[in-house]
Amino acid sequence: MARFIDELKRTHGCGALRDTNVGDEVVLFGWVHSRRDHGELIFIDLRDRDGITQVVFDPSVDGNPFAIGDQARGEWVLGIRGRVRSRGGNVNDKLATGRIEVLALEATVFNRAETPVFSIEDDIDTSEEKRLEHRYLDLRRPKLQRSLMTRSRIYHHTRSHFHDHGFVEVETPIFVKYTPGGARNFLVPARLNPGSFYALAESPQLFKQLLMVSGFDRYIQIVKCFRDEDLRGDRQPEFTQIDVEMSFVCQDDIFGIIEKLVVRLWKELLGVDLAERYPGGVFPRMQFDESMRRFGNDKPDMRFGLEHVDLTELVIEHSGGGIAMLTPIAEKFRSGAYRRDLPEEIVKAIRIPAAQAAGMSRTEIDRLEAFVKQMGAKGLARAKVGPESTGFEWQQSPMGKTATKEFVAAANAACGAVEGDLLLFQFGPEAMVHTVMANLRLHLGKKFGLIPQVGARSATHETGDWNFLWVVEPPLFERGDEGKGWVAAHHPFTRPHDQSLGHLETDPGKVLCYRYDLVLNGVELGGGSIRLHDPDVQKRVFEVLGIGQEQAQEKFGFLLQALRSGAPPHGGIALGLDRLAMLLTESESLRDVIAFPKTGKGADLMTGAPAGVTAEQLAELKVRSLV
RNA sequence: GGGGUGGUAGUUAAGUUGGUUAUAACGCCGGCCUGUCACGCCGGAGGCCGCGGGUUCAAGUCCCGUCCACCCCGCCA
Repeated sequence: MARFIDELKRTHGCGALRDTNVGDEVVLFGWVHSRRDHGELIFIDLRDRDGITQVVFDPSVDGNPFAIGDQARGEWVLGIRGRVRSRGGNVNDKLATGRIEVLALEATVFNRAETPVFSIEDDIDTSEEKRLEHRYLDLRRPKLQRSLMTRSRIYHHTRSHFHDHGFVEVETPIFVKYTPGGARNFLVPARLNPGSFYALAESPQLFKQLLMVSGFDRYIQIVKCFRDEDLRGDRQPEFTQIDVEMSFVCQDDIFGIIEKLVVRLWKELLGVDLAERYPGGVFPRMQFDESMRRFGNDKPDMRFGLEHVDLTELVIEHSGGGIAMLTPIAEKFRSGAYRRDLPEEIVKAIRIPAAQAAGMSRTEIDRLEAFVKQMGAKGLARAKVGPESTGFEWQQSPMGKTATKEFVAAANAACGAVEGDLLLFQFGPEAMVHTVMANLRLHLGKKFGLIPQVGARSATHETGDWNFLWVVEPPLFERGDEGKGWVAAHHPFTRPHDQSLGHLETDPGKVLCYRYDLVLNGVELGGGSIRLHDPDVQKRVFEVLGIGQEQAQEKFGFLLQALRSGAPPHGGIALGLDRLAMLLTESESLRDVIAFPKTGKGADLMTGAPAGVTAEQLAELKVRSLV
């Protein structure tokens, strides 16, 4: 073995050799991907992160390497010295190296391998559980290797981009003081201070603002963040953000630097010129309000239609349109119990065009109803639009029996409905209707094949299916639990719009702010805000939130003091690097772009974390377990 | 916290109204094979049917509980 490695150095990766190398003597190191034994001739596909090369073992050339080829099994680690030769007519078009092969002249076994629990190939159909238990094997798969290498290039281009633009990279603490509000923190007992705890930072938010106060002007950090919340396919308890903050900037300045980063990443990693679709590399913007109205959420996937139609005004106008379930809602608006500019309950519809509606059975629509009930819907009202001769009446619909002709006509017009179309309705509390209808729209989009599937990359690039959008100007405040009081929709240091300042005391729900989210194909890539650096306005915001001077001091004292010590106007943004990597590699899950991810319960199936600790360890920390 | 789907050889799956020896493919082991590349041919081994309880003459199958994974709501930027 010493001869390999010490004397025989690797000359090529397993994906490197071509026609032009024929005749060269090479040294390859790699894993046995597959082995084909013809008795007096053995082929081994040798694999490393670079690719696959066919190695031939021929006893008539040399019996020693042949003996190794004969013993070798899947995933053994081999070293090969050999000569590149042409395959002649036996070309394999599936391999980049398929025109050549390496005739083994000398070979060594670095390591034998137990039979792997699953085969190391792309598109293997192995449960995620097994893959996570044997992650080191899973990570040998070419797709995951490519994804992690792409991720590495994201780090590189991101750092390079920001350094080119004069940003300073600063590390901020991971162990921080717990601050209430926002995401739940992980806690770490402080042994040197019994009874006290650190929190793991959910983001470097406060520190990056302090860095602006210190005069660093332009800050960048690629940073791990920690949130102890329930997980999803696109959420991990520890995740990575590209964290940015800038001084003396407005919203457009932030957008500009991020757009340039994104354009660069797409160019460098995918060879896609986003400027072709977005002239000047400027992404479109949409008001938060419009996004909610048309799509029901703040991260619209605009690659397909099926937009929402808000029928609330029509329902009010027609006093419920003769439909029993809608009449009480209309009445509440009429009586003034509900506000029309900030409605408590709304009525929305989605129109399914006749072409798709024709293929939907009663059972299928019932399944849709079950789907929306999972999300808090009481049911799923529906109506099939009849022929023109009937005045496009609503058929196969309980509502159709009592609805007034005028209301049906007006609703059809609003939806653009014609004969054969299917209308699906949802009404009730605004948040529920939005959630239900947003998810229903996505569900239908997938069902009807309107959303390009992952993996159809080459096709979608040409048709421009990288759909970027800035969602801007959301409200600063949301109603608190059970509609009582107001809470900050983002965080309380977001700057309100100047035009909104007048509403601050009188009508907080109407205050908009300089907050923004970058959305790509229905995925929230990141978000940020222009911060509030004016102590007077800050005080008024706290008052709306019911936070008194003392309380503010207690919670955010050091930041408030810093903001009074010469704070420049500033703002920033954080992009989810994992999600970015997921989209750039067209992976289906965040877990596929994180080397060692955790399950939905936050477990690492390979190491067994989290795990219990001894009573002694707890005692040293002065912590007692209740379990 | 709530809802859904799933758990059967190493892996992926099938398994009928509950019935005798639990199937298949791939992988693995042995043998044969000089142009394969999803190599081929012959033979073989391999199972706490997630775990615990119950019903029954009899449970992979029915019932209850529980654990794990994935998806969705709540939660979370």
